[in-house]
Amino acid sequence: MWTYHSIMQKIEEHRKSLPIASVEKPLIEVVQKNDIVIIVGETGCGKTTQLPQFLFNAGFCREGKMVGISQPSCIAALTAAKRVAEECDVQLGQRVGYSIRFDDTSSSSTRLKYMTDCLLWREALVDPLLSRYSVIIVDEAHERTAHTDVLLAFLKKVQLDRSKAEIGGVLKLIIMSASLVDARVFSEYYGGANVFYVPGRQFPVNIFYTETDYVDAALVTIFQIHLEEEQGDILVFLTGQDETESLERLVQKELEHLPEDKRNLLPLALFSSEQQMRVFAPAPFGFRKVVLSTDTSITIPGIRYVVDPGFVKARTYDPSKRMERLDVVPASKALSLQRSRRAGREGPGKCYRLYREMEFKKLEDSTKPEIMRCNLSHVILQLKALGFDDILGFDFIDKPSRSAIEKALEELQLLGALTDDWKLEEPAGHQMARLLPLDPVYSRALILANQFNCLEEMLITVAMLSVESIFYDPRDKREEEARSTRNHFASVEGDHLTYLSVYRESNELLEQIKAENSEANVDQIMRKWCKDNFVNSHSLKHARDTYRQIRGNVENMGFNVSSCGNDMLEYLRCLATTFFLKAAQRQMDGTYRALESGEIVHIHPASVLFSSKPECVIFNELVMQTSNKYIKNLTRIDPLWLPPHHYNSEE
DNA sequence: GAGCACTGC
Repeated sequence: MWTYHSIMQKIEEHRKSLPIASVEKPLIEVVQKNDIVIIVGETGCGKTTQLPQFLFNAGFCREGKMVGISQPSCIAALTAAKRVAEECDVQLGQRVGYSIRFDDTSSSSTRLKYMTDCLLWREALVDPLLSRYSVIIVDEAHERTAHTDVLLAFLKKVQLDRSKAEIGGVLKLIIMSASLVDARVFSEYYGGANVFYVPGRQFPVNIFYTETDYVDAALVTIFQIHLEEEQGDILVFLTGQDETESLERLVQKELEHLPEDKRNLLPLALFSSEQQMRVFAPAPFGFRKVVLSTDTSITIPGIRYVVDPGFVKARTYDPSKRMERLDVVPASKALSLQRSRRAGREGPGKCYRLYREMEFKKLEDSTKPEIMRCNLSHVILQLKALGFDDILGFDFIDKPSRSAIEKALEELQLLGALTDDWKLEEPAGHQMARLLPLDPVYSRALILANQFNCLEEMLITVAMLSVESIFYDPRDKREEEARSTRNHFASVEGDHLTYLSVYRESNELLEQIKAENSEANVDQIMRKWCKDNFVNSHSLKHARDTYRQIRGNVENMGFNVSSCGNDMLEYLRCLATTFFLKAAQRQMDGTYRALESGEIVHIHPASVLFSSKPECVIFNELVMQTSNKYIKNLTRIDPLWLPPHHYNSEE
């Protein structure tokens, strides 16, 4: 029988068995003696859940001080906090809590606080000395998200400021990384900081190299494993939804050629967060699962074989054209290693790399830090708001190119966040920085909407644009039906007004049924409405949450949320004034020319304006993935609404 | 007449 006592005993045994348990004492000593410590430890060594408890026990939370642990994702913060609360035998939100967007369980008695790196960054805007913390742990720093990178630079300054200001005592800084290479980079960045190694716990994984075209090779390898190797599930890493789905079909087709008793192989295409449940469930008795997946943070149980074609889809940003693109590129050594290790979580495993060993040696050591390949305007606005004025001289770990920085500064200036000499514009610059979850251009939209008296409409628009795929992908069989339903919402003016009416119609229904139904019923009715209207209910809910959050933000800033009622002209002019950098004009041949970059673009077929081809539009997204470049989320405008001075060089 | 990986405020 499971008694309370036996459960706690089990937990204690588990804690003691973790590799990090054997180094508690020297680890705490290093932290006591040094203000900055870099910890290298592989996944599974226990650093995320144990170190904060060690620090608590060593007295780092005395006098109401906290230990803050930043994670790169919500799910990581949430699961770690839950686990630690369990181990400490406290209620979540008491001594141990987490804080993520839309969900904050921390309280005044929280001492160990898990959070996303974005939220820690956000906290810094309110309390630049992070005075409530005695220790900040930056976990998974090797992922090098843009937020981690600027956070690491910011924390360096906080440490200095705190010692100068003599406020809050010393801030201890612990950077945790699963990669040795990055640990060295961090150590150097912090002036030769101590590096502490925690032993890992990983079963051996044998690596095999083969050589052929990768989708074919993956298929061959899957069946080779299935027919010749011992039991254990297979994980195949692919680059996108199309690949996972087509390989799923190929596996299924191939299975038909096998004798009846060999057909016990179950292909599962895993794309993004969808269909996760199917993957977590063990395969039916006697079956082997083959999970066809893009890179994901979720841990799939039962995997003993990894098939790695060695490619990944990576985003790059071209500052000169202000354009994002997604390319299939070879994976880095670090990513390949991470993939192969998935085979050794539960026992010895095997990894099949579908290329030659020689090719492996030529791979990049690790993925380029995100900050080197993204639009910097968001990051720079935040840095400006935190008082870092000299962006070109900023102490980046890896410095983005001068032109990328200048392009972002220029964009912020055009959006009215910065003055001509790149100082923060008052009050607009600060206001835009405070609307933190938003891209600066969306913050700008809200500030202008306040002047155009259509803030209510723009809040909805921005919330809807901030979530992905409001409408279900019409790729499925109901395509025709989906299109005609979309027409029910479609506005002749464009996609923005279409989103507005989806939001409003769903909201009206929501208000109406809330009064008469229980919460569970409301959920059910809303899901049915979404299904009937081909709307993604998760996206819509996310849009509603976002709306609530940014509405709170603008109200806190003293804005009065007013609606333009039926006068949509004000709203349309506001769109044109905000998104003038993304305007496109129809040409003689029916294609469009993006006015800022000069790119030749086409209207994406999913837009409601696809067949009407208006003379001039503004757009929010430029997609570059095939031979054509497509603009998405567009609205028809009068070119005269665009700021005349910006485009006066046009004929 | 197309089709984009992951993560986050």
